[in-house]
Amino acid sequence: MSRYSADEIEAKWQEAWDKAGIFRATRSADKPKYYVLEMFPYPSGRIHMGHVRNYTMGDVIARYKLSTGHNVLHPMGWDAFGMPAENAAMASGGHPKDWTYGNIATMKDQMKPLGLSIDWSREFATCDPEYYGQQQALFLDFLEQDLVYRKNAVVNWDPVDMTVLANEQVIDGKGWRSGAAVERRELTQWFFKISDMAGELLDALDGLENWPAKVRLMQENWIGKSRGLEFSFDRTDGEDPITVYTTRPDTLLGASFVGISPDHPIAKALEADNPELAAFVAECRKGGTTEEAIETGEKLGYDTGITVKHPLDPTWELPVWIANFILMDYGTGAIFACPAHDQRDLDFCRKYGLPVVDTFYDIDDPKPVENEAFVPPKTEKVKWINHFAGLDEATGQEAIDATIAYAEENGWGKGVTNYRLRDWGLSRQRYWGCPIPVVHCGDCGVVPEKKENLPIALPYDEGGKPIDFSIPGNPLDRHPTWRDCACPSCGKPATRETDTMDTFVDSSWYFARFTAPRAETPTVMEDAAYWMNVDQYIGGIEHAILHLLYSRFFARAMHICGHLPESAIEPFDALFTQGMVTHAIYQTPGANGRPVYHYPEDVELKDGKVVTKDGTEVEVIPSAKMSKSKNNVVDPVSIINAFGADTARWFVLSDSPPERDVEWTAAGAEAAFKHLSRVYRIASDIADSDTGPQADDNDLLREMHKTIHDVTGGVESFGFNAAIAKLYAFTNALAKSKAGAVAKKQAAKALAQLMAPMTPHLAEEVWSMLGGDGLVANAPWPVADEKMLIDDTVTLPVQVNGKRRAEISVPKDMDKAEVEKIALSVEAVQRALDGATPKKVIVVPGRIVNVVI
RNA sequence: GCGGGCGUGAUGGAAUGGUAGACAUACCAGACUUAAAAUCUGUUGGGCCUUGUGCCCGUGUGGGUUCGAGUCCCACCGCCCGCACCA
Repeated sequence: MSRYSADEIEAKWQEAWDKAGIFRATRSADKPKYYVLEMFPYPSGRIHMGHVRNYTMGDVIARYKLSTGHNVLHPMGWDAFGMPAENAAMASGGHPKDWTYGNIATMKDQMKPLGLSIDWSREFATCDPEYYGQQQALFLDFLEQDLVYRKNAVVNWDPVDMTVLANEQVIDGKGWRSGAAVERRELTQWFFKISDMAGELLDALDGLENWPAKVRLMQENWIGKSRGLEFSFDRTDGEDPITVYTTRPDTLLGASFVGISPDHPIAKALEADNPELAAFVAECRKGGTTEEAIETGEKLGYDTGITVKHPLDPTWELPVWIANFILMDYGTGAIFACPAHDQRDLDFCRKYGLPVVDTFYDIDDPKPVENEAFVPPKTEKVKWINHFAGLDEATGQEAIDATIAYAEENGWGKGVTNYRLRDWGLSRQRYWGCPIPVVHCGDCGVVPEKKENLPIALPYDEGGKPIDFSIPGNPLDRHPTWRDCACPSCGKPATRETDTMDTFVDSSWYFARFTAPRAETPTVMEDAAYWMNVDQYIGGIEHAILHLLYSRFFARAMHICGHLPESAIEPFDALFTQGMVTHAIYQTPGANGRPVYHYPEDVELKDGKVVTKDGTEVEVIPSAKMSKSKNNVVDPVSIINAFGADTARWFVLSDSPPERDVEWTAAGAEAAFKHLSRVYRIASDIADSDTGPQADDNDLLREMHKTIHDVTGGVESFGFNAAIAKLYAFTNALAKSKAGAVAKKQAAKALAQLMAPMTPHLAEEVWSMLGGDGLVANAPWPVADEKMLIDDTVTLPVQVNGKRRAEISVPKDMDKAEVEKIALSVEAVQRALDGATPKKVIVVPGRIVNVVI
């Protein structure tokens, strides 16, 4: 008897699959299509366990669908543009292009041994000019359809390095390299008009039934539809009125002040001749651009000295303040503050000594607001103190509606639907991205490049020398010749746009490109119509909002430009978000108070304690995200070398539900390997022996059919860990079974088939060992015999007042009255009743009996 | 700060509102072995006693709905994800 040798088996079957070409996707009318896609990787340099988990899940689905008679498309590519390539060039020389393609080659070599059922003939990287040239064509089409425009927007500006910083390069308000305090600065940038589609993107969420509810909810909140009132405050100095937007117009009588954004035109106008105010606004512009930084930062205000009249009472004057928490991008950039019913406004008013006016009270506990704003749900009835629309007791929502109606009737305001969703700024002042294909001409202005000039390719050198990435700023901007071009419109000398596109653009249509990856146009209609939509999309929850929302926008925009059929405007039919792979961190206290991190292989278990080689006790932090800096990364390559790909695949599927994080443990990986070795051993024993005691055939086959049923259900519902638990149980049953050789062979073949999506190499080996026909990858998925799933008798727990007191065994379809009689006759039940008469007996057929006394 | 999620034995986890802890790890005990490894078998949520088809407690904490709650509702605590230039 031979031993399980993953090395030999895996190489052998990968070659067999290649030779048979079974993973190559081709259009055909005779089978239903199935498109399964995992979010493509960023080529960081090495694959990690998260990749293994993500792609194994997709592979399980792909292989399962292949064996249920589908024409499967399962492609792979590389999300290859982005900052790390430039950072690497900055840190250690070299070129982003070389670094990226080198990483892709390495990672592909690392992925291949996993035995994924990928159609590699469709592979591409987003930094291939063939890909980003088509992306430039899309941009030009979007421009023509008025889906892109230019406007000013703020960026993080490092005043020392004189460069734009990404949010992650701003640490505590300071530039990551220079350490200088970051400022917010305006630049003219390109925007996709995603906000025009806000309502549509919101409404269409309802149709995404196979998306996790939490993702739909997150998108809904992100789009942030609100109904509010837009109206103006007249200025007492007679200047133009200040228009505000509010979602709580019902609290207008609780107004304390009018607040404007530091970027509001009024603030900008005042800056010119008020140095103190200018200094305040400059202070407001310090720090990063993230919403988090703005929301958590100290709330600052400045009294402009301007006053306005309350729209309901011309004698009531309100001061106008500049406040740093008011965003110019949302609403009109101006608000009125009602401190009694908004905690942020209240804190602000207490800080600056502004009045607090109550407008409604809790019905049961009417009392004025002190230091805690009264903010009940809008659906809760409250007691109005004095409402201009004549309300006494009403919910917030009723009051809002009444107020809008009142304002519209009286002509001083109008109901407005607003969205929190902002337009998508796509300009990046960086080298390693897709160049934006427009030209700036002194005479013609901004001119789109001609499609025949695409791709506008990135330059590799500058003036014959390698580009120097150690200088801060955009190399395209300072390149000696790359900018120079002829105006596509008038032919005069002009300059290219030097901004490149946000990498989210690259990932917003790659799924469509996979349907025709070598085409001379972004997509080919017949291919897109055949393969789209993605039937199952799999990726991390961290992409719940931006990537997925941008992709939904892009699919719509591509449809408008004729690059996708209307049926593909929601590109992902089903979405699954998987958890991370985590690993314990082993740390000991270091000399400077900072922890010292130890590699898993450098610690050992001794007398129930984890210690380093020299015996120091180690603190174990479980379930931490794998991170190179914490030394808790497990390299899939070493796992594959030690145990084989099937073990790695089996483990990442087995130990946790797929949507949750899974903790990598060495013990778990070893256990997976042991189990696969056991399956191999059991199967080869069965293959070798064709005689043996004959009994219990039916028990084993019954078990087999139950396992087929449960595993099929598990695979279809992403219950991989539960499916694997059933496979463990079935393996145990098979090992102990006294059934005859024929039945055992049948059961072992079923086991091979059921394991095939998860451990495809071992499954092929077992299948062929047992004389299976052809490749197990091609074999039709087994179908459970319904008749074998039903037991004739069922065991019912009997509860007394919800506590389990006994168990009865009854025929599965015995009627309720009979079950009740038997349950009550059980001695343990009688003892629990202790003479009491049952008030009620609940019999749930096939489930439970509950006697209530 | 705002939005979303998660929390069950020593550990990973299972459980259409219906027997909490399936399956696995770890530990312990046994078989095989000169020994070890490998393999096989068995035990294991906590407590109590009268050792039973026994009783009590038990799914982050505190309340609630229900004949019945890990599951549904409310509040709190802790951790994780996202916050528009990380991918």
